[in-house]
Parts: sequence; structure tokens; C-alpha cells
Amino acid sequence: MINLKKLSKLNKNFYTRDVNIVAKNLLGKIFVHHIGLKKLSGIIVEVEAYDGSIDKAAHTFIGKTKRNEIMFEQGGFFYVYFTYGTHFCCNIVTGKKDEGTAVLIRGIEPLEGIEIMFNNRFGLNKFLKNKKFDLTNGPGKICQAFEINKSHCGIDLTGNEIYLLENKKIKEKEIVTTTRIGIKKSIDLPWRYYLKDNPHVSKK
DNA sequence: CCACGGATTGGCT
DNA sequence: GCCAATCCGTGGA
Repeated sequence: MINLKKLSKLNKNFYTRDVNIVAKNLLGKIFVHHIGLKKLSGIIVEVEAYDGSIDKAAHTFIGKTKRNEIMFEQGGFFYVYFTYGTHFCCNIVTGKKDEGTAVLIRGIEPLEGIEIMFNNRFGLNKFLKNKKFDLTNGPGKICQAFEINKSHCGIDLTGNEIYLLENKKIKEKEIVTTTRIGIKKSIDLPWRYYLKDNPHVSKK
């Protein structure tokens, strides 16, 4: 088991770099959400980069709007959006101010608060124990398990409610690079990254 | 004001 | 593999 107390929080210098650099480096980091006395955490195992300057699939491609304005801030903020009438998806804003770049979190390996996440996803049904790999393998599922919604959009990730922790360095050969999922524009950009053989990745 | 589609998920054929 | 659920951001009239 990882001793989270020894890990340092990721700072502004981490987040304000190029979106694809940050995306790759987010793999293996610990995502933490404090809710009162509850604590939920897990290892990031799958991400996608979005860059409004050249990427038609990015929410910022159309310019600044009320919905996407947090993506135009400097790196280190949290961007949450609602889609398909049913799901939230969470992103890490990256780069310098006005770049309009962010990383979508698509897969997490749960560490702390697994019982709470299970309850958030499936209720208290004990007959669903075989669902242990279906808790956080997808962006909508992550938000449901981690209790993330629109109210968390704009949070500063250097604060104490939602933040990320440093962890052991991931080797280049453990990272799979491929195209992004579920989009209809700019579908050929190889901006999806995930940890090889990890069962909490949404799709191979 | 109205129409449209989406960085998804889960259930059914 | 196919498709409904379900709502809001966005853009055009």
C-alpha cells in the first residue's frame, strides 16, 4: 500500500506546461477529493489531452464562452462539464493563461474510500462485488464515484479540497499512446495516454 | 425563442 | 452491436 502522507502535492509549475506533457505526466499521480471527513483517492491510469488552438474536439476551439472560461485560465484549475444529459466529466486545466488547454481524466485505480465509491456507483447492493473494476473506468463513472459535479468547476488544485499528489515515476514503456475516444472531430490526434495492462483503463 | 448535438453509460437484441 | 436517457450550452432566427 502506498503511504500517501509522504507524497507532495503537485504545484503550479507542474500544471502550467504543455498539455500533452502534463497529460503523460499525470499518469500514476494520485487524485484526491476531501468531502468533509470523507476522503476519496486513486491513481490516474488514463487521460486525454485537449488543445483548443488546433483541436476541433476541444471545448475551447470556438473561443471563450461562459461554460469553458476556466479552461482559459493558467494551469492548475479544475474544469467540470455536463454532457449527454446525464454525466459529468472532469478535467485538469494546463498551460499558460489564455491557451485553452486541459486534460480529461478517463481512468482511475481506486485507493481510499472504495466502499463509498461503490455505494455512489451501485448503492449498497452486496451482490455486485464483482464490479470492482467497473467503479472508475470512464470519465462519467469517475465523477459519480468521486462525488464530482458542476459545483466543483473552477476549484484551484493547489488547495485542500481537490488536489493531486506526486507518486513514483512511470517508465515510458509502461505508457500506451493512442487516439481519443467518443469524439467526432480531430479523431486522428494521438493524444490519449494510458497505463499498459491496467484493469481500470476504460477501453484498450 | 427554438433546434441541435454531445470528451457517456447501461441495458437490450 | 445498437440505442435511449436526459439536459444544457451554443448558435441562429
